Amino acid sequence: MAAAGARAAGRRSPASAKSEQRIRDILRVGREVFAEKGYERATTTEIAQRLGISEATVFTYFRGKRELCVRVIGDWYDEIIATTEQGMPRGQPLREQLHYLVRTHLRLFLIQGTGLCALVLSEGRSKGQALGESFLPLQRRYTAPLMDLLSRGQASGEIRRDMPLRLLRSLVLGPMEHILWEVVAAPTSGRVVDIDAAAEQLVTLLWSALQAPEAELAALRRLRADLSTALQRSQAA
Amino acid sequence: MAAAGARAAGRRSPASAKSEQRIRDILRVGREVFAEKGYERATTTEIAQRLGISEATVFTYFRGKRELCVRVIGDWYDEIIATTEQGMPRGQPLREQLHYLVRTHLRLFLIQGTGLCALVLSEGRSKGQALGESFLPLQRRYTAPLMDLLSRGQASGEIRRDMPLRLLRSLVLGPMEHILWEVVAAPTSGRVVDIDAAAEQLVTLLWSALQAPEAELAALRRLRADLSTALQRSQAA
Amino acid sequence: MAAAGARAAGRRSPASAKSEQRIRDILRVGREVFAEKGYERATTTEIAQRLGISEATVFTYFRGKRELCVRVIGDWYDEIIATTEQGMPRGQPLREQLHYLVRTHLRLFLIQGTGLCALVLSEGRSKGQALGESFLPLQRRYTAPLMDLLSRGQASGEIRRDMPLRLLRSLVLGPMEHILWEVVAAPTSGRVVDIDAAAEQLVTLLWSALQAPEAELAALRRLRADLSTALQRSQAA
Amino acid sequence: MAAAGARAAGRRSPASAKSEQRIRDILRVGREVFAEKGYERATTTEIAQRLGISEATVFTYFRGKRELCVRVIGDWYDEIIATTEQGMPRGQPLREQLHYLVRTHLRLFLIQGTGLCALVLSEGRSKGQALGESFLPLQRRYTAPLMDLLSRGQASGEIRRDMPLRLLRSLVLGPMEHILWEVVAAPTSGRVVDIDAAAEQLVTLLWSALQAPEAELAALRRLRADLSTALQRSQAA
DNA sequence: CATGAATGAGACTTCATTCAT
DNA sequence: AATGAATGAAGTCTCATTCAT
Repeated sequence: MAAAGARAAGRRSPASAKSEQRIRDILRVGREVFAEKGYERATTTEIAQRLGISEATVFTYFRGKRELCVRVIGDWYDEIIATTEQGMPRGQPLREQLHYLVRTHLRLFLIQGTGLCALVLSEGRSKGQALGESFLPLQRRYTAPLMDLLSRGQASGEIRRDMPLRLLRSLVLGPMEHILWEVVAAPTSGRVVDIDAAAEQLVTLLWSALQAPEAELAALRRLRADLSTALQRSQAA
Repeated sequence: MAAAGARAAGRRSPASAKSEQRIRDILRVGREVFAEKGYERATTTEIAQRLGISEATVFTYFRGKRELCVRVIGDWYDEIIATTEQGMPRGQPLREQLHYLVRTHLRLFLIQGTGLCALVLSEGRSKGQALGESFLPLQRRYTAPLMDLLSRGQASGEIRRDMPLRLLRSLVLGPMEHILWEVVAAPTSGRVVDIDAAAEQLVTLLWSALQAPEAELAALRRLRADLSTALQRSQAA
Repeated sequence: MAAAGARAAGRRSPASAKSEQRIRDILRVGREVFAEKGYERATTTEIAQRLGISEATVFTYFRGKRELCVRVIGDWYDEIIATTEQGMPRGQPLREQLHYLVRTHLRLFLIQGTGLCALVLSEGRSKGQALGESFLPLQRRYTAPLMDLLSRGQASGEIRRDMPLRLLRSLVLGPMEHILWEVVAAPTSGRVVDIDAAAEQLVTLLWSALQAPEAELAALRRLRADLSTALQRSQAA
Repeated sequence: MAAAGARAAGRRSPASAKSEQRIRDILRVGREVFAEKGYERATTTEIAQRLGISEATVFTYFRGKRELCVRVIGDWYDEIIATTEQGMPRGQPLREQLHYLVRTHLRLFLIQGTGLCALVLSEGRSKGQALGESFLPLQRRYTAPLMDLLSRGQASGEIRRDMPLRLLRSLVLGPMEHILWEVVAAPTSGRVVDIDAAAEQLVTLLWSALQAPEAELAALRRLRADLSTALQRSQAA
């Protein structure tokens, strides 16, 4: 979304109403096609055909297939980031914030982003050549709310400090992506997944892992240990 | 490896030693190329060139690019499955078995599978046409040890029963894949990840989440209560 | 410039001041672009962009790319012809007039015409279709001063009569073009050519070739003979 | 010619008889088309069509249009250089050697090279992008015999030493190219040029310009000058 | 008049695949 | 069995040019 018009291609950029509509159309259909087919199997021909326009028109608004795809992914990131940041329940307890993040992401991805998620994951690596590393900043902004949440949790003692942030992030994002893959890849997805329930359950699991080993638990363990020692001493006597 | 030969292309029959060697060569190099480039960007030309053979020869042994790729992925699955099942420390505690699985997978993927992992993940979908759904059985066999472990844990009460197995599986596999993507995608992130340390930490986190949540805590509380009662009785006497 | 307006595109009639300015702008920038890129690699898009106008506007004033290019070349010829004819030192000795022609052409070409020179030379042929043979008359007018000079020289006996005019013309124009190519093609050949010096030297060479071969020599020999006779007579006295 | 097969493109280069024939065919037709149309207007499609083969076949043997064109030009240079060097009448007087060079070049160019000459001249400049500077070495070898001749002439005193070699080279090559252009460009070249006669005449002209100002002529000029001085003194007295 | 918008035509190039030898 | 050779099909991209507003 964001700087959509500004990054537009080619000749001029008065960004008239018509031209903006075209750009939006192409981005919309481009998103569909890229999501369905992946970068390589998507063709500019198909994008044009679905819109009922000439292929040349696509190239009037975007310098090339790659740029179009970059825009598609960029816009998608922008949307997710904006939506996420906007609804974040900052006042509420940390666990609730985590719940919000997990639920929101699962929903956003499943609504339309599922193919795009794949797109980013498979083409984002690249190094090969396609789709340069232009997404690193976006990726960072995208994970920022989660990273921030984890940091604050560590600072307040609610989240364990004995693990690197990166690992905690993988612990949260990994299962989410995995769940999404299952949903997408499942050819006989007879049963439609209940996203909200899954989010609920996942957060419960994650929170167990993230929490600082609790004070009470620690105290009780010490008690048991002491007791055990005392018993042994007593028996030895 | 394992069942590699068994599923061999059923074209010619004699399966001479020479033939088999050729097939193995093509599969080996095919794996390299597919792993490096992904399905679409890999070319039969390159595979032939790296082997110093004619492109046509590749087609003598494999019906086409797709079939070759399917075989490459299949063999890779076979290898991983075999290796994993073979080393599984069945006698040891559940946590140790989980540790083994996590460590083994991270290692196997990082050694050579990182590109193949991407290959499977990104091409595995594609209801379009490429790389059909022939991998579902493999995928099932591949996650079988983990699923089995989780089942046993639930049966023994060591692992919480209030979560569906699928979710627990995602909880374990998701972070592993996420960590691998980070490693692969990282623009030569100076610091090389210490796989074994990461496995260790990840298992610690996972185990917190997997354990039956209140079991230990409840046991300890009962202990404290009993103790308290005993004390009071003793003092009353 | 000169007859530029006269041959203007005969589309609209009023030829308002504004119109004429537009036409001149497009011709000016068109000349730049064609000179820099050659006919094929020049694009109407670039011409429009450099002027900050719409591509369509170019087509409002010129029937197409080809016509524009023809006009550009035509105007350039007009300029050169006008400039050349205007400064011609008609009163002075023939050799001086030749010097003027050589010097003037080298200068004109190098100032801006170098690319145009190439343009004419390479596109001038192309019986194919681009840039028709409309330039023959111009070409003739362009070489007219030189041809005239050579004719007069032959008439007066200063220039040898035993060679066809065409050949003499090639003898003069050829080296000039060759020198220009060297300058243009030179991969930024450190040393900038001193045009005036080159003209000087070239004329010296050319004049040796153009002069009636034995004229001077014969004259001098007769002088020596006369002198010798006179001396002998004087001594005899 | 020369290293034809070696520089070939793409996959392998066993240089079988068939493959070599194909390469030669493509080069032959490519030369035709490039010569007729110039680099930009020539199309790989047309080259393939004239040969009755698929366009893809062209790309089997040459990496691309550019490479093909480079090879075409390179081979042409090779031919000219070889032919020229081979027939050079080294034992004979300098003037005869010059005559040979002029005659040979005019002939070679007119036989088939005329379009290629244009090709080299127009695309050789480039800097723009097409057809890199790969021809500088060839260009040097191509003018080497002439440069050598001029050097030897200067050393022996037969050719004037008061002019830079570059200029002398332009004096020789320039008219030749100009004559060729005339022949090629002339749309109504009713009269076919008599190459041998033209060469004869051109050499006569050039030789007058190149020769060192002759000893006798110099002496006579000094005499005339002395005389003139003496006369003036005598009259002043 | 000026232009924004659209496009038809065609260029170069890639690649999996076939087939005769 | 191996391969040299050839190619159909498709893809991305460029550009001069048209036309309604």
